[in-house]
Amino acid sequence: MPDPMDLVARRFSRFADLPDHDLDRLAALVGRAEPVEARRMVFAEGRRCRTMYLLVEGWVAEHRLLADGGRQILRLRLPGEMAGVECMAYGVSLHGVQTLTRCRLAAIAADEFTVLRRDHPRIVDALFLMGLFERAVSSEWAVSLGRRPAWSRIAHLLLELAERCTLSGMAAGAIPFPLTQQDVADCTGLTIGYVNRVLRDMRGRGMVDLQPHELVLRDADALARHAGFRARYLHPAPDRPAAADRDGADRDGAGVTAFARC
Amino acid sequence: MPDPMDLVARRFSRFADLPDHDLDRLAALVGRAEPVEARRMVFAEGRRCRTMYLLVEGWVAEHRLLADGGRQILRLRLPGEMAGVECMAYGVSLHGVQTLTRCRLAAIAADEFTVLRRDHPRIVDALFLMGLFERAVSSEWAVSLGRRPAWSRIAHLLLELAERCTLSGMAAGAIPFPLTQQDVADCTGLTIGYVNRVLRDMRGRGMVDLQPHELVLRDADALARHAGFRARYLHPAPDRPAAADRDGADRDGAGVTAFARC
DNA sequence: CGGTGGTTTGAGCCGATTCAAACCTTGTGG
DNA sequence: CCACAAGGTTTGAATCGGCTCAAACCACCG
Repeated sequence: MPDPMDLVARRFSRFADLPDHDLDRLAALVGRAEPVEARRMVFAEGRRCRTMYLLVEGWVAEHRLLADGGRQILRLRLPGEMAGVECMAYGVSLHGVQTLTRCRLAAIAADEFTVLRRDHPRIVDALFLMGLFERAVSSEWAVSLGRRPAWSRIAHLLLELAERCTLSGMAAGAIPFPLTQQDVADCTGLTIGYVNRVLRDMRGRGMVDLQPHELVLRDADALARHAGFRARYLHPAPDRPAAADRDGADRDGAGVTAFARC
Repeated sequence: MPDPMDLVARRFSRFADLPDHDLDRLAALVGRAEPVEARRMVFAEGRRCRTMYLLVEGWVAEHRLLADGGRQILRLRLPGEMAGVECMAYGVSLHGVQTLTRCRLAAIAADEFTVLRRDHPRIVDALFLMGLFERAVSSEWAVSLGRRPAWSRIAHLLLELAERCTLSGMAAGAIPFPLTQQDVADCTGLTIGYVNRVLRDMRGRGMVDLQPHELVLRDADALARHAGFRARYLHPAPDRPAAADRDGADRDGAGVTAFARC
């Protein structure tokens, strides 16, 4: 179980090279994080609010509740990610934020964010790129919700979470998995009954083994193949100063010239 | 038909107060935008790329293509919005970008963006908040895709587009509507046949009238009521210096204290 | 005029839902 | 250490919303 500060620093560093000055600031945030029990609302949707949260430890879900009792989970956040950022643009929470496990969260008020912007531009750069990463993940979820059959939706969710856990060093063979089947249903736009059937099928084929609080992918390749999963969207490659990954002949297509029909 | 630069300036100004210095920079971008025909790919997904685009005029769609021939439109962009920003974090386009109408697009290479970041921080602030706005819209789409019946999905799409057009001054009673029914299906995760049926039903109830290139909402209220549409997510309220919209007694809930069970 | 791209319609079907009940597990208090 | 509650999982049978596929229709355009 890695140190929380390591997780946070590692995650931010995937998006920008942070000088010690910025890392210290992050460490200060991590230091003041407060614990929250599992399965609590951090805030409900529609709440007036100018605060966002840095998730230091644990998992949280951002979701919307519908009039008919339905629920759609919009995204899952792992340590090192921000939750409730939308408040900065709306002054209201557009969705609820709930903990899935026991967590530690550092609150960042709007005023403090303003100061952060001025004193720690590299952190803000990282936040900007993290925003793009999130958008890519949300897009992938939208593709699942709109165009993939139940089996693929669930496979994609499991593979994505496994990969994200692995990237942040939280996985050791088995992956921690605090979602209930109801949560999986609310992520994938399915019903709990059908989720159960699909999971049984995956288990029957020896591809996954989903215990109450942990997930084992017994044959991730087969799972990915059957579901058409490509992990590219989980691997941002920000333009680092020392990157130099362009191979000369590779024209970029900047500027607007001849475009293909359709 | 408003001036393109007005549209762009108006849109950016909804997110940040830009000094003339920044507005001039935007005007320079607008000035060099190049025209693209309708129904062309600006770039395909999987393309190596470090360029993003400012949409100056027209509509574009960002979408994903699936192996089975399916297609999911991830978002629609109207004048003043950016397209293909993800490239900045991935060096690859994760989705395709296609024009729906004749457009004008200004290409912004990664290097130029770096300079922009340094010389025009307010523009970058606006971009950050615009990113949050987009995320809110994407979240709303996810709710539709995951949890709303066909009728509501389509109603939400129409109402959202009408509102966005109105906000940017592009609507005059009727709303320009360059989407085909196939496009609507690809936005909502439905099939063209079913979209047609739902549209017929809406027309039959006297709620909407969808002509080839224009949309009239004859009874937007009834439509919104039936679909449970709330436009809040389309109205960001950034924390302007002169805002002062907090009414004293309104505590913010910053800090982590007692949280509701469940 | 013929072509092309978009719209409309029908009949049959299937993936996923609904609802209810039984079944497990885990934690709690007696 | 047992018994009970509570929350999560599993299963079945009936149903339905939305899909498939194919064909006709229509409007615009060169």
